[in-house]
Amino acid sequence: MTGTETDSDSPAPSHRRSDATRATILTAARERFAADGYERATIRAIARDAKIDPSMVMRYYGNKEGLFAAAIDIDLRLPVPEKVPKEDVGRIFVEHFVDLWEKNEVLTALLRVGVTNAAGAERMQGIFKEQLLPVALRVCPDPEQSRARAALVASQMLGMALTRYVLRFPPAVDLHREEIVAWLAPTVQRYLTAPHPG
Amino acid sequence: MTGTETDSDSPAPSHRRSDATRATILTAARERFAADGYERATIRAIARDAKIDPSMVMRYYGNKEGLFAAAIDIDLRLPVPEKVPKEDVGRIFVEHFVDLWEKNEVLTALLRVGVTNAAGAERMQGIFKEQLLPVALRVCPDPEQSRARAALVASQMLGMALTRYVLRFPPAVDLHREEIVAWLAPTVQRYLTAPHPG
DNA sequence: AGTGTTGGCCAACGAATGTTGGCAACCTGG
DNA sequence: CCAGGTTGCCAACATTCGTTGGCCAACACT
Repeated sequence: MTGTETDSDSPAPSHRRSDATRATILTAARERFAADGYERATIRAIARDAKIDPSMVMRYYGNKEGLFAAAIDIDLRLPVPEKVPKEDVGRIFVEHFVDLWEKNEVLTALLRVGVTNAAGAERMQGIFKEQLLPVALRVCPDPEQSRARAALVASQMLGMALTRYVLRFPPAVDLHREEIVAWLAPTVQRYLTAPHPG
Repeated sequence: MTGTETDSDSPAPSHRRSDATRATILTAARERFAADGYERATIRAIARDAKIDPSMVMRYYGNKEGLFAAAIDIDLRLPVPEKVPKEDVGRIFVEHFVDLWEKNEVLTALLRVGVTNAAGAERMQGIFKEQLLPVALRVCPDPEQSRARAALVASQMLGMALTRYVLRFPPAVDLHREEIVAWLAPTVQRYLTAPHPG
């Protein structure tokens, strides 16, 4: 139904003249999704940012959902737990996540969209299940608890991202990187490795 | 500009025939905002739920923002910190918040709207500043740090609400009330009362 | 009874959105 | 040089949205 099926992932790079346009669209889309969420990030606004016609977005990405899927492609690149000292895993994780959030707006875009769009929420569930959960399974003392422990870690990391980058609570925005790490690292460390409380 | 100015907050209750309709609209609005967020919660859908005409919503609440303001009126009723033992403040807070989230959907609505709507985000900042911050100021050992400590508490509580009630990560949904309290209470306790780390 | 007020619905407007098809300009390979 | 595909824009579509104004019935008060 989408019509022209482009060989977007052919082994040879196959430079097209439109590759630059495609990339520009994706960048603009990421910024808009991060700033406005799914509904308010209109194709027309994204096209305006990319200085092209809205119909180009449709031709290259099929529809709005396809554009979102192409724009939000996330690899958390979580550290390998076996290679870090067990008592530092909390700090390393928090540092890694803070760097991820600060570096680019893809995660902010995903968070904003995940809250209002079902597809976005499913994407977040997928990232959680396929990237955070396996790592937690290798860190936690009891595999049975790793699902809950990973959820706790996600709640704290996403909560900080929410208050700091989306809701922009002033005290959360004012926190320095080192403060966030100093406060959150023990929390994550406990969620991952401490014995079950109560 | 809104025209008919109703005496909505007159000292006498002044029962109007339309009070039931007004309440029905607010209930439907809360449900829709909680389920769909600001943009996708259309006035038409809310009116359909309330079994009245969309124009009634406009007449009673002026416009969509007015409806939102009327629907999301939140008093966290946080416990008075002087009345609870200092070592239990974390547990009491977590229990209180979990009960709040479970009891009604107003907080879910506010969270969903706060992420995509500027007015919603400002409302959340206001609730944080006027309800959580003053309490933190009375609990924290050092008043200078109370802003940061309150932000940390908010990040953990909102993060759990986000993963559990909005994104619905399965492991977060499966957590029992007692588990949440057991895991989060020490975190909140530390954020509020422990000495500054690092 | 009669008069003004309130509660409610219907129909419509203007704007914005995702999406589509057609058409001109450009490049590319023979 | 020229045919075929690619890139891009323009104009339009159907739909949906928030919002408005008019109309009618039910009520309240004197």
